[in-house]
Amino acid sequence: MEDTDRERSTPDAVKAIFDGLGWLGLESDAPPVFQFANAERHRAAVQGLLDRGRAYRCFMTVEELDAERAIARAEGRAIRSPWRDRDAGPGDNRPHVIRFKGPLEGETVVDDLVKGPVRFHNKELDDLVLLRSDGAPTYNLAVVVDDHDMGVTHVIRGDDHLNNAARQTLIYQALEFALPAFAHIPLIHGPDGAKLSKRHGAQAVGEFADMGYLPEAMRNYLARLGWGHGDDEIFSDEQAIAWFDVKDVVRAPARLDWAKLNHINNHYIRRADNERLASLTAQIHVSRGAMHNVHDLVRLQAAIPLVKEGAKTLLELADLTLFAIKVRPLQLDAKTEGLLNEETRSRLRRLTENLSETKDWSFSALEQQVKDFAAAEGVGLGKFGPALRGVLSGGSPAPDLASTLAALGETESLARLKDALFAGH
RNA sequence: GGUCCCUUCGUCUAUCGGUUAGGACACCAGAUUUUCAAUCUGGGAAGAGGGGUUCGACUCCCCUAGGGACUACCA
Repeated sequence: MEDTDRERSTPDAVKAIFDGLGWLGLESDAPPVFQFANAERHRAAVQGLLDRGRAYRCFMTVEELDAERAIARAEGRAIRSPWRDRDAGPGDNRPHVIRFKGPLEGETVVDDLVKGPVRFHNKELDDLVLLRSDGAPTYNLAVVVDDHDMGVTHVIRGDDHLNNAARQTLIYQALEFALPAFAHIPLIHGPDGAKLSKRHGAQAVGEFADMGYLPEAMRNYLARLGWGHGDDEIFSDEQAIAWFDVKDVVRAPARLDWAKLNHINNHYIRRADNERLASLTAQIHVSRGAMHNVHDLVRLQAAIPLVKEGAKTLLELADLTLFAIKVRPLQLDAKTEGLLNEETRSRLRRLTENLSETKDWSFSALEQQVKDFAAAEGVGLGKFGPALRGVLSGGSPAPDLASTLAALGETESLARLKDALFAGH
């Protein structure tokens, strides 16, 4: 894969790209800082072009260029420099750029692996700058020379480069380099159909991490965007690699759909290792100030398997596990306070006493015990369940009652109950 | 403006001339229900428009419309 931001990108931006790719699990062999592979090679290539009359020196000033551009655009044609056929003579050392001398007739065909053959009229292709007035090579020259020198056989990149492919093909031919295979894949658009900026794409990758998406979920979702393998929706990296063929890449740009991303992410959260989820979720709790000791994962880890089925992102997983990591005494929410009338209070006190004598604090035992208690009280679960949950969780969502008790553990559960039901009495 | 690309349910896609146009997400209804969810069952939903080619077109060709990219001494 080609990174085309090789010159303009700041070191920070480049680092962000690589951080993003690293998070995604898509490491690159390329060094994290781009430099022109070999400036001499670029200049030599241009000199060769100059010698063979396939490039020329252009002395147009910026003002002249702007004027010419305006005229060319008004006339609906590509820009042409008057220096194209005017030799300035070796003595002229005014600042100038080196432009490619493109053919005026015929057509250039880019045999794209995704789009098929794409034809361009040569007269529409302007004489692009090869070397700037300070001698620095431009992107279009640099990619051709670098890719050739590096033995690149396949150029797979975004659709936005399809036009460049024609210009680059011309340079390849003028340099007598073997043409690589081109494949231009569609861009990904935002949910509204507007484009998702390439420049900020890598930064966005980091944002997906912050939004609580798992890298393997992103990989699966992204792979499915603009490519399909029958009805397969969920697949492993290995399967994707085995199945992939550029020919199956869809031609049209796809829109990012958060709902589906969430669904895929939920799938991978369900399958993720609990310890890993606990550690990731703990980081979120800490960053929110809800947790101070990252290593105190016992209750968090107990809670995760109980709620992860309902979590679409790690952020949601944090919300769903908040009940487990709360620090006593819990602040009860208004709804719970409202539920705690005298009748309910005394009922929950009786339950607390029951639970205090329990020997078996396992889920199944607790489930039976809560059931038996309801029966003994002659009421349904609805009569005290919500209040019990509120007291145990402080109003945060929590799993079913027995699970919540089990996840909190005997000591914490009883302490929370006593805090709410016996304090001040 | 010019050049080029694209167009199947709301979204991602399957179909590679003959299908009741399939799946997934989302949505709607129902079931379940001690919170939030999850889960189960059922349902609605598409070939942009117009011309051709063909016995037959979502599939091939042309036009129109719409969307997008490019149009720098940026990449």
